[in-house]
Amino acid sequence: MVKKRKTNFFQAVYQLTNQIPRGKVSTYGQIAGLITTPRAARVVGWALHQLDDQPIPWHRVINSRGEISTSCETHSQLTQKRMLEQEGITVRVINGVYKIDLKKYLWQP
DNA sequence: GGTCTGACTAGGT
DNA sequence: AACCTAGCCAGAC
Repeated sequence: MVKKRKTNFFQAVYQLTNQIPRGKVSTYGQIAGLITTPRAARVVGWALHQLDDQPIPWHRVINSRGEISTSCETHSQLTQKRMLEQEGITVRVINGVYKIDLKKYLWQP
């Protein structure tokens, strides 16, 4: 269940991200939409960026184009790609950009 | 309270 | 398909 909170938007993001099943991916806009409005996609991205070592499958969250937008050093795009493939998700590499077939792997709650 | 920022999006070029 | 621009939301200062 989705819990709307006027504050602690982050908590909702973490909670939803945890609900993404293995082998599926979601987008920032989708998660934002489940909490408040799809327009808050930026906040979702920001929330996930703030993650440290929390047990959250942040790697299953990508942008609407099905690409990995991570710019984190500790958890690089390569790391994210590996984790996705580990879950059975096919990641195509095009010009150094990791792309995922959203139509096939998008999580639909 | 006003201002800035961002792991975003949609639309146009 | 790739690149650029403007718009949006919530939190940090």
